[in-house]
Amino acid sequence: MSKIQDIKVAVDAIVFGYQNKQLYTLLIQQKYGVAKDKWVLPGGLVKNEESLTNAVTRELKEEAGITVNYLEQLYTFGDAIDRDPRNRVISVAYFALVNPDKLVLKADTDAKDAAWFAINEIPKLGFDHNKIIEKAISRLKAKLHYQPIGFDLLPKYFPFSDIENLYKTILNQDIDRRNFRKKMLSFAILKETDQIQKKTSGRPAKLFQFNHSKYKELEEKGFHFEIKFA
Amino acid sequence: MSKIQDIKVAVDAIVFGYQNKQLYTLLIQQKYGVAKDKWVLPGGLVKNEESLTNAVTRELKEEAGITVNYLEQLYTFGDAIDRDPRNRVISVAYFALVNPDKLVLKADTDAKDAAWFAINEIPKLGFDHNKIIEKAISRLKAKLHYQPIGFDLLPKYFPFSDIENLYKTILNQDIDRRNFRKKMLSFAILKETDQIQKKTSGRPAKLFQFNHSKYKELEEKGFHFEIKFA
DNA sequence: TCAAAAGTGTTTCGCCTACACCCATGT
DNA sequence: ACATGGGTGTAGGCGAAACACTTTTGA
Repeated sequence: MSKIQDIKVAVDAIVFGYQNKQLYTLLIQQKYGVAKDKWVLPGGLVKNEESLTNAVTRELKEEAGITVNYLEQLYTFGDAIDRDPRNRVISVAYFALVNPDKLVLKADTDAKDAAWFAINEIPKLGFDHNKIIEKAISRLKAKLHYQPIGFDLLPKYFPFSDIENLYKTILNQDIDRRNFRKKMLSFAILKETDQIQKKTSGRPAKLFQFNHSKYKELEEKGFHFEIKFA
Repeated sequence: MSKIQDIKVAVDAIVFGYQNKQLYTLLIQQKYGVAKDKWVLPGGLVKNEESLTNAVTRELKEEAGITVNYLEQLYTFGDAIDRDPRNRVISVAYFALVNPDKLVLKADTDAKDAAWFAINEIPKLGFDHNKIIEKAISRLKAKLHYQPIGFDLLPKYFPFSDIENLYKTILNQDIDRRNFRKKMLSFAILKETDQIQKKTSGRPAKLFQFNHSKYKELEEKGFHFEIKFA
């Protein structure tokens, strides 16, 4: 005789941020429960009358006071029956990006329980969350090649070197500066502004802006963004 | 005061089969419930102590007596709260492939409630299942380009023209025969057998076999399957 | 001998790659 | 004047694209 279904549905979010040649992800310190004092991904149970997407955005708001720039479903974790030692819980994981002005390192914020961790300094997390982050990172790396998603990690106006460094950092490989710039600009999805960023040293840089509507337009015409390296 | 969570978790499977230059998908005729007499994807509620993957394979066995060749998670549908008019149900959809000997058209089988539908003759299904199939088809099309997944839709031994026609059919575009063959064989993931298939007309063809272990091996060395067309 | 599908090479073209020097600014 | 990062062009190689005739069999 099979018992009535008793499975909980949760959502979790992997939020990436980029700043100063570093990739970060947002973690929350558990205050109660089995994983007390452990760091975990932001997330929680879905409410009865709430869509999955709404559940994620709500949790991000509640737990970290943050609104994201890009959100997509990553994967649903539900094969390990004992992911959560209390109940059977399946978790629908989401993948999100924010730009740097939302990324405020812990020292600078009031939130005692939310913090940004550099991607190579992530501690051992509660549940199977380290595995989820692994998957999110591969997704991010893969997507950089075939979707202009890197711009969602940058501020509205940015010097060209920012996007170049972002690719270098996240993919962890060298890139030929000239070829990269040539290729990226050839897509015509960046708008050159007449603004200039003065740095503390070196030649000032023109600022660029990602042209969303142009990208949408090209996409409808069958254009596929794709960028590769030697 | 929020009520305790009451959301059901289901799995659904989109199973593709290929035969005679046609792509098929497996559907089930509902016998009870709100979608009575409507065709739907095979699937059902997950049991308490059962992994998601096991739930899918179990349902496929029970409802269609079939074992698949390839299975991967597709997407979790849970944004439309009223997908199912009775309860809040979220469905984890899986994407599966079978080879032609598992594909037995309805006329030839006893199963009165399971049938293969040609992909362009799919009726209006229950729930949001037409949308799920849409997503599965785009996934299939995309994957053909960067994963040697087409072979899971073919029998163990096949003439080269089979894989060529499969690509033509599913992607719905013309392919240069010579270039396609050259490219595909250059990967060295096909083993030429000494068998020959006699057709009713035309020159007999050598049979090939997909070399799984060779592919695995190459993959580990950093090889990426990729095939594109003009 | 005809119909039907299998099998096979070469040339052209465009894109990716490799590569190094000058420019504009602050100190 | 020097240090720092920004900005730029070209030649060569390689893989993708275009393209049509011959072969083997059954009828």
